[in-house]
Amino acid sequence: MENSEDEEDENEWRNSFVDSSTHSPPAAAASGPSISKTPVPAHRVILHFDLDCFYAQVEMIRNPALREVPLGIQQKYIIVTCNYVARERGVNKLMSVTDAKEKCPELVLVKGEDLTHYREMSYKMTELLMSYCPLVERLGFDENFMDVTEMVEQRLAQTVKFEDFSYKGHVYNHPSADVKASKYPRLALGSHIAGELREAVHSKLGLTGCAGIATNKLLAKLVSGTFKPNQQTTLLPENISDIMGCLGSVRKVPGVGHQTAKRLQALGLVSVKDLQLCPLNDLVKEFGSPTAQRLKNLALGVDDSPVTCTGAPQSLSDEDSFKKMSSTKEVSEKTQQLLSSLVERMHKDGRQPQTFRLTIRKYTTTNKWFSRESRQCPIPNHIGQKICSGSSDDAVMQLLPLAMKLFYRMVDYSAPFHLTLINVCFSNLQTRAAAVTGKGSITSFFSRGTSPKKSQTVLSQCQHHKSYT
DNA sequence: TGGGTTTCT
DNA sequence: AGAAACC
Repeated sequence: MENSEDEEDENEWRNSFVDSSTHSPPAAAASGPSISKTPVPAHRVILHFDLDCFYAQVEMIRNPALREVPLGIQQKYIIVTCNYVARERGVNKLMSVTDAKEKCPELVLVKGEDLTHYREMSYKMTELLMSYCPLVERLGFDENFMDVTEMVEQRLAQTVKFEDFSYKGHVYNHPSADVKASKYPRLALGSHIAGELREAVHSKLGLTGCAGIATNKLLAKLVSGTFKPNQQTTLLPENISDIMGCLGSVRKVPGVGHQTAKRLQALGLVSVKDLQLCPLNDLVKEFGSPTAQRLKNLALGVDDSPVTCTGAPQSLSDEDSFKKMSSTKEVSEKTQQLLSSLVERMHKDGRQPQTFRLTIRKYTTTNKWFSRESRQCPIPNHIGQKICSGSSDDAVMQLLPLAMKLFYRMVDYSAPFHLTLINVCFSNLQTRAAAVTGKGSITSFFSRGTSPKKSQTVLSQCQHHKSYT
């Protein structure tokens, strides 16, 4: 179809290697000694997946009748997410329940404070992606990054017809018709991989979502939301400045949060353009050299941070918030309740926690919904073992006094107090000795709960698959 | 304004 | 241990 572009394809293909000498296709470029380095792609192919209104999707799978009604997922007094039927009627994420009901009186609410089902589906998603390519990094429960550079290179090496390249889905800032496909064969292949993965996620898990395909994590994430429900978008290098410019406020840049945005504003920097044009030295004075450089790079769409395999979680926690808690009895009961579910989860995980942490939020008129305080302590081995071996009630009864001691280190219980949140957390999770080298097998955190298999599954070591530098 | 989770300081 | 970031 596009024979005239063949030459360009090959040039691009060859130029994308630092050293192409190991590759057989058309006469390798001159490289003196036959060093057999692994080819280092000039640029990576990074995917970002973002599930559509994730909690609502999970609830609609659990109860298909909810698909046809406006659905909101409620945590305490807010709608944390809602389905698209609800969105058409003006309901939005993080809207208060009263506002949402006002906008849409027929809104059906499902409580979403218990994250169990969401967490399970979330890990199924990650594991499914990992079964195609192990380099997957989670961001929250509903987003995943994936480095598919290696997959792309393999496909590219097998590709003979360069004229076959096309993009799957949208291409950022390229109106449907002018798909000048194969200038970037890697990104084109990445878009097809993204399409296949989205299809797999849909057919195997019943979930829909968006994908972004780009040359780094920042850009993949930014581009993935371009076309919103259930679509995908590829960003070509020549459109990087477009997408960064469109952002406007620095706050929209992933990595620039509330506090950083305020500090930038104090320097007179509000838009991404402002930040791009700001002399590096000005930023260094405010943030120090590493952060300054990072901020400037982000504004330019430059991000060399690797996709790091997330593996099994580094901590497990359970929390609850409330209007007021002011007696030690209530604290003890709530803590016990939280511990029960946490210990249960920890047991299913199979690893043994070495550290316990209690976090509280005190009510204060200033600083109302910020500032948490925490204290932590080591978990005596015999308690840790009870958690693992399944003596859950025992474990809880022994952890409770530990928790209360931590509580007393933060709260003067002889004076009145007013808490609005309690959180219990296990960290420093220790894999039990048995080094199961289940070759390449993607092991489920959850299958363990239902099968009597007591061996530890090691998902933490994806470091075999070294990323490119 | 929830219930998580990770990383940096 | 807290701040800040992400969802």
